[in-house]
Amino acid sequence: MNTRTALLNSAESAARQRGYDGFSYADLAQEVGIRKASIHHYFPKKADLALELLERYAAGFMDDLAEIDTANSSAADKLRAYHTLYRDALVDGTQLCLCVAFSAGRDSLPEPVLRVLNQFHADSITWLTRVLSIATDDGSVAGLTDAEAEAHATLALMEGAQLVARAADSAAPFDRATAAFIARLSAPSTH
Amino acid sequence: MNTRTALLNSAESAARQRGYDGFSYADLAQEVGIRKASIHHYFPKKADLALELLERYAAGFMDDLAEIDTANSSAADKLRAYHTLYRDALVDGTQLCLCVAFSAGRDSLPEPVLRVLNQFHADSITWLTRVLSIATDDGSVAGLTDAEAEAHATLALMEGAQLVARAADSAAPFDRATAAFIARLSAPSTH
DNA sequence: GTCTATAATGGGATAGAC
DNA sequence: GTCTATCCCATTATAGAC
Repeated sequence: MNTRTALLNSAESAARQRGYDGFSYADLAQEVGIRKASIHHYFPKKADLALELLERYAAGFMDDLAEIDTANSSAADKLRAYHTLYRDALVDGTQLCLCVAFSAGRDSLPEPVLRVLNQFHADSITWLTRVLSIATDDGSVAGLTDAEAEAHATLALMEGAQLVARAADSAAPFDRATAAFIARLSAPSTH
Repeated sequence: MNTRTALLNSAESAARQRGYDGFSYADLAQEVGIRKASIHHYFPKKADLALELLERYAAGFMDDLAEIDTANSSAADKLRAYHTLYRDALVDGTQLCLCVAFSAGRDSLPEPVLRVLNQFHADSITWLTRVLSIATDDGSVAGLTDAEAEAHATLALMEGAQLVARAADSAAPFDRATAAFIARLSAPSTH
C-alpha cells in the first residue's frame, strides 16, 4: 500500500476513535512508520488531511448506499442494510462513523470540512426520504406516515445510537436503541 | 457569584460547545477574570474539574426529570417536557447536552467521569422506561408496544438529533428529527 | 485566594540535507 | 520522498511570593 493511503487509513481509525482534536501527526507517524515531518509532504496542513479524509469517507458511504440500492429490492431490506452499515461502523463500540466523530467537535473543523459534513447529512436525508417514500407506498414499514420526517428521525437515531454505544465502549446500546426501528420493518424478502 | 461557581459555569458552556479536549484553563481564566494558575486552587487537575462539572450537570438533569414528573400528570406531557429539555439545551445549535459533548471524546475522559456519564445514561433509561410503561397502559403514545426498547430509542434519538443540529450550527435539524416522535404523543392535557 | 514565574510536554509546521 | 533539526505556540501543572 502506498504511504498516502496508509496515512489516510491510520488517520481514519484514529479520528473515528478520538475525534479531530484527538489525533496528531505523531500518532500517524508511529503507526505508518515514518517521521511526522514526512507527513507534511502529503498533507501540508492537518486541515488538508481532514478534508481528504472526510471526502473519501463520504464518497465510500454513498457508494455503499448505491450498492444497497442494487442489492436489495424491497424498502425494508434497504433499511435493514442501512442499519447494518452503522452497526458495522461501530466495530465493538470503539469506533464511530467519521461524521459522528467530527460533529461533536465541529468548532475545531476547518470550514471546507464542515461543508462536506453537512453535504453528507443532506445526501443521507435524500436517500432515506426516497427509500421511506417507497415504504410509505408498499407498507413495508409499520406506522409510517411522513417519509421525510422519518428520514430525519432515522439519521438522528443511527447517529445517537452510535454515540451512546461509544460512551459505553460496547455495541450493545446500539442494538437496544435500534431494535424498535428494526421491528417495524416487514420480513426480509427470500429470493 | 463565587469564583468556584463562575469557573464551573464557564467550563460548562465551553465544554458543551467544544468538548473536553476543546477547552483550556486559559479560556476559563479569561472569561472569569483571574489567572489560569489560580484555577488550580479550586480544581488541582482538569480531571477534578471535569468530574465536578458532569456530576453537577447530571444532578441538575435528574432534578429536572423529577420536576417534570410532578408538573405533568400524563405520560405524553412528560415526554413533551423531556423533549423540551433537550431542545432548550441546544440553544441555537451552539451547545450540546454535556453528556453528548463528552461521549464523542470518551477516550480523553478520566475514568471517574466516564462512570458518571454511563450512570446518566442508565438513569435516563430508567426514567424513560417508567414513563413509557405508563404510556403503554394509557395509550397516549401511538404505536407503542415495547416500553424499554422505546426508551433506548428515545434517548438515542434526542442525542442524535442534537448532534446533527450541532453539525449544522442550527436548531432546525433537531426539530425535523424529533417531529415524528412528537406527532406520536396524544394531545396535551388542558387543566 | 490570587499572583508571577517557570517547568515539562506535546502540538502543528518549516528549512534544508540526503 | 524521507530524514534531522528546529521553531513557535498552547497546554497542564507546580513552586513560592504576597
